[in-house]
Amino acid sequence: MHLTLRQLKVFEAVARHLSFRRAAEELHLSQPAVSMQIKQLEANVELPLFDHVGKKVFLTEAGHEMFHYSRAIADLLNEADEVIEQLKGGRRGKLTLSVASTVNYFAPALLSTFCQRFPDINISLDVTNRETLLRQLADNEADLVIMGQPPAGEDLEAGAFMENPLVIIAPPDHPLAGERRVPLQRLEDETFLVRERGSGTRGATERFFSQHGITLNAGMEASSNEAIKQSVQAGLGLGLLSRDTLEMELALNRLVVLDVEGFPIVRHWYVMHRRAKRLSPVAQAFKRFLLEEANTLLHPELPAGGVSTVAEE
Amino acid sequence: MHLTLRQLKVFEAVARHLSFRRAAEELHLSQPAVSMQIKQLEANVELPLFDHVGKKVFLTEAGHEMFHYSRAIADLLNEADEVIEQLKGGRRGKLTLSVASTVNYFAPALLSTFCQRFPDINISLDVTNRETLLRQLADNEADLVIMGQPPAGEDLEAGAFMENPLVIIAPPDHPLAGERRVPLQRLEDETFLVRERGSGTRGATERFFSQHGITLNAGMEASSNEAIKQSVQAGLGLGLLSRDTLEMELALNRLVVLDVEGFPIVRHWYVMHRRAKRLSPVAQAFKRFLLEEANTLLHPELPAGGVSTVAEE
DNA sequence: CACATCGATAAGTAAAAACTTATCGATAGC
DNA sequence: GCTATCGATAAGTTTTTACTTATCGATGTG
Repeated sequence: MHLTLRQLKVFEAVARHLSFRRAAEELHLSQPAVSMQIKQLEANVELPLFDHVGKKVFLTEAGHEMFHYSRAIADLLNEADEVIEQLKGGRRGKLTLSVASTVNYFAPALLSTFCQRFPDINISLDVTNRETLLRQLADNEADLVIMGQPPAGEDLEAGAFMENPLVIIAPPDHPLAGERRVPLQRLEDETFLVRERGSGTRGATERFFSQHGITLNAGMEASSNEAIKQSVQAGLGLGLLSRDTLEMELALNRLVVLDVEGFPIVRHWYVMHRRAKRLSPVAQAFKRFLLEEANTLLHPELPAGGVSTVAEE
Repeated sequence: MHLTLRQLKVFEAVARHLSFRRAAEELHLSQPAVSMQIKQLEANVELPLFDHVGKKVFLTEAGHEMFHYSRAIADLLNEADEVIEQLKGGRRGKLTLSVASTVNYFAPALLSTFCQRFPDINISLDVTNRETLLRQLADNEADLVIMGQPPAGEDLEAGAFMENPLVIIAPPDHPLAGERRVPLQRLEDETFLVRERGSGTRGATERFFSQHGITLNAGMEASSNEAIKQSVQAGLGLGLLSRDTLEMELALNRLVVLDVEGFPIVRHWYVMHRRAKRLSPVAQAFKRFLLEEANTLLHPELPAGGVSTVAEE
């Protein structure tokens, strides 16, 4: 049969009023228009839905059944509409987020604020390495990812939303710990504990030193920020890390940041997605949130506003 | 928004296959037709429902929600269809039946058979007097009524479905009890216990006697068949009742039927409804059942088939 | 790189849907 | 009995729907 929602809607009005004319009024239609819809519906159902006694209108049993179902369907449609409306407004929905491991040091604070603002949003956070992040973007497994330097040659859109200062750390009793404006050359005498090759931090470090003609004396490679911090604390050498990973250690004075010329190296954190992807309202809201507010939220000492550069690939 | 069931149906197919082309195949449509329906649906929802990664298709979150609702609506429609189909087949439904009080002597046997045949049918049986029966028909409170002689001058359709023989009853020890072919005149010597004025039985009785020039000697009026039977048993006079009310008394030999010339007076039981009323399939089935089978069911000794006359007003 | 396949898009068409106004027949109330 | 009102019906119109075929651009595969 060829039911239409229009037929059901008109029928519902007639059944509610038990009057064709009043249904027509309610729907801003002429009375024959109502008669027609009902006629078509009855033709589809192949049963009369109304019984006419004098000028009174009754629902037949089939009419009662149809009334029940047209109500139920109308309810479902309303419910769907509400849900869609919420999704549209970004007040509800699911956000699938993947972040580089370093990001996990500050991501929870951001997510916490965002979740408070949109309580009905469900966030799935995946912390993984750069390679996996890119695959997840390609396979549509993540709506957004957050990482450092965006890769070139991909169809990605990347927005820098927060500074990512690389600093040199040392144990508090290190000879350079108290010095101001340490010349860059002094670092050639030190041993450095660095992240593994392929890490964003490692790449930036090497680029910086070679630009300034300094030879890096790499003592040990570690694949996690935690390992580096532990080793620096243990006196195995200096470290070069994103300051965002160091909050607690600095507060507890277990590590100190050296005041070296040219430091901190200011890089940025980027929120990224496939350019072709149609971001959900939630994802859009979160992206906007990062670009507009993340910096001031996490670095309240800085002047308000976003960072100065937005890179797009 | 202006959703259509067609959009939902096409969407459901695409969402199920995660492929426009295969959905088009399933629906026997061209692929652009599918693209269009989806496009319209997305325009209504104002959110993308599918995400395209390479040549793979994913549901967005809004798409997942819509999928859920389109499924739910399809389920409801199927359910409605089933119910309607059952109503149509008369396998299910409600039958509102009102019968004259005399009918109640045999109605239960008929209903029992009918209910066995259509187990999902819900029957509401009202036993009441003639006047109320006619009002119920007029007010659409009853689908069908069963009574004796149908009234004239009303827009009613009446079908005779079973003989309704009026017989004269007496206590077993009455002088006429054993006699064969008692002449009608003999009845003038007897006292009769009759139903109240306005009763169908009473009317038929009076018409019969006046036609044959016999004066009825009415001894007592009673408003129920039971009262008449009791009084006849008690020896207060003869009775004139529908034989259908006497089954048990005859079987127990508490009453006997006199073999009087011209008796039994053969009247009929009628099933009736407003001519304008569109009978539900159940009501149609029951009406057919009465017309075709009631007589043979209740009077198995008679030759099969309906009664000879069908009166219509 | 060539090729097959996917979905989007354009253009055109036949069908139907959705209304309208005008009118009719029936009914209930005065 | 007259009249107002109900719903059905007829006729006609405008809009929209629901397709089609043809073509394009993008994508993964041999």
